[in-house]
Amino acid sequence: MTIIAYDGFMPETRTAPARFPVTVDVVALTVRDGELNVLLITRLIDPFRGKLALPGGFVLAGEELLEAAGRELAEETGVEHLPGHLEQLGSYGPKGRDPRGDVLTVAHLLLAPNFPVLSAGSDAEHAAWYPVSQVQNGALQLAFDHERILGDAVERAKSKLEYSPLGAAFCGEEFTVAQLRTVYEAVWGTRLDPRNFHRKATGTPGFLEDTGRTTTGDAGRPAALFRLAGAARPAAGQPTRAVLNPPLMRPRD
Amino acid sequence: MTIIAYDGFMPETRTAPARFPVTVDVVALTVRDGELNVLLITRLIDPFRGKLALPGGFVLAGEELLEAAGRELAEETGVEHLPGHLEQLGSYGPKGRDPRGDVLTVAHLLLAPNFPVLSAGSDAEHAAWYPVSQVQNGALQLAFDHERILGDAVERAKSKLEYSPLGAAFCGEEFTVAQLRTVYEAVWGTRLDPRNFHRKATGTPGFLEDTGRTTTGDAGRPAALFRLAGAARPAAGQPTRAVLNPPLMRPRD
DNA sequence: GGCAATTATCGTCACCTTGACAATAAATCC
DNA sequence: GGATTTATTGTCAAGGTGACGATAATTGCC
Repeated sequence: MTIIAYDGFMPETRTAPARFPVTVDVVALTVRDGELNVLLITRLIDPFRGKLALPGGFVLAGEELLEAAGRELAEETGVEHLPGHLEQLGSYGPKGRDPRGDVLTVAHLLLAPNFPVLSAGSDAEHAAWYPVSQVQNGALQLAFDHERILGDAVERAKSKLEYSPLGAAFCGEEFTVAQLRTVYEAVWGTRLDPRNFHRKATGTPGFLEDTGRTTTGDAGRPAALFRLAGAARPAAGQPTRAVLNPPLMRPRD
Repeated sequence: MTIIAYDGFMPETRTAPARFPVTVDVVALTVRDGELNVLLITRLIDPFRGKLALPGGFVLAGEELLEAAGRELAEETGVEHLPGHLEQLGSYGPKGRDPRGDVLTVAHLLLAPNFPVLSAGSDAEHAAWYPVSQVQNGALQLAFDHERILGDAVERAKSKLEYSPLGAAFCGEEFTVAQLRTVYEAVWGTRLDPRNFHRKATGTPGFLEDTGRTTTGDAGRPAALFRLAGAARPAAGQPTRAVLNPPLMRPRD
C-alpha cells in the first residue's frame, strides 16, 4: 500500500492517513416465479475471471455513494431508470478482500420488481438474475467476499419486510394482495396463510391503498389492485423511513 | 482531488478510480442519570477548531473497520478495554463533508455502560459525555455532518432495543430489571410501566437469566440481579445477532 | 349456458399478548 | 416499629393472531 504524501489531512494522527480505493457493490434482489433472485455479473477480468460477482465498481471523485451505486448498476444492466428501492447495506474491508490489495467496498441493497436485464452492459459483462438459493446451497460461487455480502443483504431484506412497507418495492406500481404475499413467502422462505395475510396487509393502517381497480383475465375471482399508501410511499428523492406498526412478523421456527 | 497513477485497479472502468481518505467515527452512547449521553471530543485543530465532534480518525493500512473504530475510541478516551457493544452504523460521503476535500467516513455505534472517560486522550483532545438532548435541541453544535450521524445512531439504538437484547449492553455484567427499564426509558424518551416491563423482560425466553443474587443497601425491596441469557450473549469476538421475539415494542405516539 | 375448478375475500373462534391498575413483599429510614 | 420506598405478582378487559370454514366472482371446459 503506497503511502501518500502529506496533503492537509494531518496532523490528527502521527501516522500518514492511508487512502483507499473505494468501490460500491449492489445486491439487487427481486422475486421471479416465487423465488428470490439476485442480479450477478460474470467477470471478464482477473481476479476471479469467469466467476460470478455482484455488480459494482469504483466510486468516482465528487460522487455520493448511493449515486455511484445507482450508476454502476445502470451501466452493468443497461437499464436507465432503476425501479425499486435502493439503500446502503454496509461497508466491508478494506483488509483482505481483494488479492490486488486493500479495497473498501460499500455494499448497497436494491429491492426491485422483476425487471429485464439487457444481456450485456457497457462493460460487456453479462448480467443476469440467479436464484439466491443456488448461491446458498453452494451450486454457485461468488467472487471476493460477495457471498457474505449477499448473506447480509438477504438478512436485511427479511427484516425489512417485517418492519417496513418495502415488500411492495418488489412489486410494480399496482399489485394484488396475493402478489405481495408471494414476495413475503419468497423472501422469508415460508408459506403464509392467504386469509390471515390478507387481513393483516389490508388491515394495517397506512400500508395499502385500494385503487378501486381489479385484475382481469386470470383464473379465479378478480383481485383488488392496491398501491402503497401515501404515508408509506417514499417522498421525492428521499428514502422511505415509514414503519409498519405493528410489524408483520415472520414465523420463527 | 489528486488522481493516483495506474496501480493495477484497472481496467474495469475508463475513469481512474479515485482513492479516498477513509475515517471511522464512533457514536458512543450511554445512559447517565436516566438520560441518553453521547461521547464527544473538543477539536483542537481546524477545521471546526474548538467545536465538538464525534471521536474518530483515519483508518490505517491493513486495518479492519471495526478494529480502527475501537482503536480510535480507545486512544481518544484513554480507555484500554472498551465495554459494551460496537457495531457498524453506516458510511457517509465522500462528497462535501469536509472542507479539506472528499473524505469517506464509516460511522460506528457503541452501546456501553456509563464508563469514566479519562479527561484527555493521547491526542490531548478532551473527551466527555454530553446529553444527546443538548445536541437535538441545538444547545450544542457538532462539527462536520456529525449531527446527522448522531441522529441516525440514536434511531438505530432505538430500534435495537425493540428487536435485540442489546439494551443490556448499556448495563454492566449484572443488572436489575429496573436498571434495564431506565435504559429503555432514556433511549426511547418515554416512561414504561414497571410492572408490565418486568413481566415482558423476564417473560421473554432467552433474554434474561436470573443470577440468584439480589441488590442490597438501596431503599426499598431488594431487586433480583439478572444477566444476559446465554443465547443473547455475544459469542467470543462475534457480534450479537440474537433477536428478541416477539419484540419489546416501543410506544408510538 | 351450466358446472367444475380456481382464486379472492370475509367470518369465526380459541388463544395469547398487551395496557391499565390493584395488591402484596421486603427492604430502608427515622 | 411504623412509614416509606421499591420490587414483584396478579387480575381483567381489549385487541391481535393462527387455524380454518364459508362465500364470492371469475375462467375453463363441455
